[in-house]
Order: sequence, then structure tokens, then C-alpha cells
Amino acid sequence: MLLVQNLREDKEAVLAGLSKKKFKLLHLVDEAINKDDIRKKEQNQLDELLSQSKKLSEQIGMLMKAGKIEDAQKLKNENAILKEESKTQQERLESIEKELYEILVQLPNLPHSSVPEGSTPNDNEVVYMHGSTPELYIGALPHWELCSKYDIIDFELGVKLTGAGFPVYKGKGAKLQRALINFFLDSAHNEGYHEVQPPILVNADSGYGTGQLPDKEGQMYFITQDEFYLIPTAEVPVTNIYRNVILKAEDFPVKNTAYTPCFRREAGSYGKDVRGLNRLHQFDKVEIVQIQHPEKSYETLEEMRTYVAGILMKLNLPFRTLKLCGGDMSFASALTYDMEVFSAAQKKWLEVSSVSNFESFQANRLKLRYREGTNKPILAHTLNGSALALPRIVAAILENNQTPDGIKIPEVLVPYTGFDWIN
RNA sequence: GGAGACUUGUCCGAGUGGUUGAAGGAGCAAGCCUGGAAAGUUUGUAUACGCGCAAGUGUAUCGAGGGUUCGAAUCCCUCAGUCUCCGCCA
Repeated sequence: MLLVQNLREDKEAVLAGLSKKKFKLLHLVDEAINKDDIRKKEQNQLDELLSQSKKLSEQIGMLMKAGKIEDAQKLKNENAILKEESKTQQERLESIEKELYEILVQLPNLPHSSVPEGSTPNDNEVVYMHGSTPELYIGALPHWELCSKYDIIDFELGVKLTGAGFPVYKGKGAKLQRALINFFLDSAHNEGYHEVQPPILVNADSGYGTGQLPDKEGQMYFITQDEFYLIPTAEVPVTNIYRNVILKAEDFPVKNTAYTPCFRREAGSYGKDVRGLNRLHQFDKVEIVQIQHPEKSYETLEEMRTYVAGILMKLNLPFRTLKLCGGDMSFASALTYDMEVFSAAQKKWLEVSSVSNFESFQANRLKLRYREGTNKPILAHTLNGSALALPRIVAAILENNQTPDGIKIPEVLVPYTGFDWIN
């Protein structure tokens, strides 16, 4: 969420940034400022009323003690009027605040100056390419067919147990999952990330904290009986650890990593994009989250991006890094790099990681701040990235490493799997 | 799931209707003291919003939300959490 203060101070830059993000409702900026002006006036009036009422109460107290019941009664009547007024004033203020909030939550984060212009994925800028796309032999199969050929991932069985998008991993398929999770966690650990195991159900406050609520409510599974949401990403619980927290400047950088299953309803998705492992309702992911000093967050973003690229290199997967254009970036992000691996049989680039700097956009909602010395608390910057999401990595490994004799496991994973071929 | 006790500032802890944003202590910071440190001593030490160039000042906040009252940390209700006992159970 943006601060009204920022809208006031640099309105032109805000409007330019919003336009770059292809945000249409530019009038909301002025509306927010006007609403905030009203809010200030209303608050002033309320404070004035409450202040008067408070003084009267004190006087009543003294009169009562002195036994001047009648005088006290007079003031009581006077105060009753004030009380009525302040109550309606309170309601007025609250509704103004709510209106202001509702305007502000509609405004997306402003893009970093280096974000390319553009409105569709075609406008994303390829900033890095690694590896060559493998030539497969005649008769090579897409991963979903490899899954059933070697009986390692069973989509139909998942349909029986739950529904589409909830596959059952079997045998070497299951072991490969475990291997990847451990490999990713160990890598993150070596990079200085602190491992946490958060709950995978969260309350509404956490949903609001990272911005899944209120607008992306339909994306999450919801347990009505206890009012819990299944997390769509570990970002939600791991970042919310720092909701309403004031860090010290010397705590930076805060680096956490977590493996969790992720749950996404993916309402509206269908067709070939969701074939096999391309899009699931439940999948595994290792996430990295950092909280950083505002002056260092972009340095950190590059470091995270390099780190994720390093993992993909170790897995020997061809990939490219995209800097997303203004129109393709997520609502909360100021700068996002997407990492896509090439899936050789589908001949498709698959997004396996998204590394973003949210600057203070999330921190504002979270009330995540830091203090430098004895100064006032300042909003921190938050960043996160997938490192990595499993299913598409598995798809790429299966497709790219297939041979007529089976699937070769990347060397770096063999110590984790305990086998080097799926056949 | 049932019964009871509890939830106060960074921490410990006082406070059962009247000027309490909150005693006292610890911690932390600064000053004095010291060759330096410890001890001692003085001062300061929450957050949000508003007003003010600033010093400062108004309002709100004692788990959360609501209520009673002229006035609530203190009384009542709802919810959440912690602890103890019982029940159940990986």
C-alpha cells in the first residue's frame, strides 16, 4: 500500500509510475489526497470534542469530591451533549478513514525506474540467458507421458483422492521431490538463510499483511469452520512473522527460507497450460524472503537473482531471466525478475521463480519498520523469491534429461536421491 | 471438549471507577563521577494520527472488539491467547 504522504510529495512521479504499470484509475490519486484532507479536518474536530469532554469530566470529578452534587449534575448534562456529538464525529471519521483505505488499496506499487515500458509478456526484457536448448531424440515425450511411463507421478490417482491438480508422487517420483526440497534448503542455508517451518494455514490478518486479501481472496482455499486460509506461498507466513515489528537497523539483512506446500485455486485456468505439472492446485516450493534497509534493497535483489540463477545452473537446466515490464508486473512489486526454464519436449519456457523487491509496499501494510538509533521508526523493504517451485523444475528435468533408456538425474541431486536414473 | 486462574510499557511488576500513558525495579541511552571501568548519581527511554518552523501540544491505545458511566487498565458482554486440573489423543 502506498502512503498518502508520497502521493502528496511527488504526485507527478506517482502518476507516471502508475501509468507505466498500465494502471488506469489515475483519478484515485487526487481522490486519496482530498479524502486525506477531509480526514485531517474530521480528526481535528473529534480531538477537540474529546478534549472538551475530558476536561468536563475532570471538573465533575472534583465537584463530586467537594460534595457539590448540583453543580456536577449541571456539567453532566453539558457533557451529555458533547458525548453525542463526539460519537457521531467518531463515526464520520471512521467512515472517511475506511473510504481512504479503500482508495489506497486499489493503487499498485510504483515500478522502479529501470522497469521496461510495456503491457504484455512480450515486452519483458530478457536480461540473461544460460545454456542451450537440448535437441531431443525422435520419440521424446512430454513430461506427463514420462510420468505415467515410469509410474512416478500419478495424476489420475490424485483426481480420485482429491481432484484435478493434486497429483500423487510415487516411488522415485516421490524421492525426487524430497531430494529437490532438501537440495534447495541446503543451498539456501549455505547462502545464509535461516530456515523456518511456518504454519500452512494462516488467519485473515496475515492475508491482509502480504496483500492476498482483500482482492485475491478467490485465489486461496478457505477453511470456513475456523476461518483459516491455506497459504498460496510461504511468503505469507514467513513475511508475516514481522507484522507489527520494529527491527533495529543492525538486524539487516533478515534472511529467511522455508519449504512449504502451496495451495492455489487457480480459478479460471484450463486447457494446455495446466497440462501435467504446468499448473497445480497443490505444489511444493522453497521460498526465500529478505527484509532489508531501503538503501540496500536493490543490491539484495540482484544478489537473490544471482543466487536463484546459480541453483538452476547446478541443476544444468537452460534458463533465461526476464525483467518484467510495467504492465506484466504484479500489483505489489517495484521490480521483478522471472526465471524461466526451457522445457524441451513442450518447447516452452516455464516460469520457475519470481524474485521481487516490494520496497515498502508490503511493509506499510505489515507495519514492518526499523529504527536507526533513537529516530522514529521507518518502513523496511521486503523482498522474496522462489528458490524454487518444484513442479516445473521436475517437468524440465524429466523432459530435458530423457533418453531412450530412462531419465538421467542431475548430478547435484544424486546424493539426495540415492539413484541416478529413473528407468 | 469441560472447570478454574490469568493477559499491563523492551522485560519484571504495582494498580478494582476520578486527572494513570500508567508506581517501583531491571535493561538501554546520555551527563556527572573515574586514569579507565565497575559501583554511585542525574536525566531520558512506547506507538499511531492531528496541530506547530521548532520547542511543544491535542487525541487514542493497559490481549482484541463492544457495552455501562460525567469519567474505565479497573465493572459487564463477546472473541482470542496463556497456565492449571479433568477428558480425549498422534
